[in-house]
Amino acid sequence: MDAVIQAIAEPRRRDILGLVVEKELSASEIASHFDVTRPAVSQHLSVLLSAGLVTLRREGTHRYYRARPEGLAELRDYLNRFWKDQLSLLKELAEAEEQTKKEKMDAGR
Amino acid sequence: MDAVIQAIAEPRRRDILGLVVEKELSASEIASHFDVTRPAVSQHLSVLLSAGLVTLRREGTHRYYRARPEGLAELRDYLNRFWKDQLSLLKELAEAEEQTKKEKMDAGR
DNA sequence: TACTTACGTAAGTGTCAACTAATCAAATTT
DNA sequence: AAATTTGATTAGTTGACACTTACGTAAGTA
Repeated sequence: MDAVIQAIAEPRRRDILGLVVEKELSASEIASHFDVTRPAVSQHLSVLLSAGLVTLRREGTHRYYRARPEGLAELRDYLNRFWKDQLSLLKELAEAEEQTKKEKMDAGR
Repeated sequence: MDAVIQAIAEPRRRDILGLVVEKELSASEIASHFDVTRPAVSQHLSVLLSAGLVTLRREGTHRYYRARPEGLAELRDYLNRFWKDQLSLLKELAEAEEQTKKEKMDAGR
């Protein structure tokens, strides 16, 4: 999971992900969209691949990459859980605090 | 927004966030939970602060930090939009592909 | 079998960032 | 006011990583 977060932390990899969502593309095709060399894209793709965010399909000398929805979903679920815990906890704390304030006010009467 | 993603990409900062959700803590108190020096924590806190993920409350010589739910919510919403676009697009493409296959099969009859 | 195409991998470089030790700043206490 | 406490900030180091150039490799082509 840490690998997934690390992978999407890099802006260029998010851009690449955005490209291969629409259609599967080869490394060269992806590279042509950016101002970087092909090897740089290859390296990003291997990061995305090992993070489970893209899939690879070989066809002759070509290698087509495509976004893997399950990978994105896993990350989304992880973060949603993270946030749910934190946000609900914050909410409870805020309410408890509010209650304490009221009690103090009552006591001061 | 990029600053927010960058901020939570670092594991230690996620840990710190987890701590200051439960209750507001000073830099020293946070540092005592980890095997790093106070300055290191201070630096992480300034990153979290400028990303809008924590708030600061000064009280005498103390400075208390606390998770800022709005910051987390913003990030969650951003990513949810990102995913919604990508996942729904992927779904549509998958369905369209499925349809194409069927048509081919029908044509072959 | 040589040649080309489409890639990945290796090696090297520059930059960024996480960290520590040392210093500086502001509020509190004596 | 001097000393203490609580932190942030600075300088410097180290490691990670995004990138390029050069090379290796596997699948088609002449």
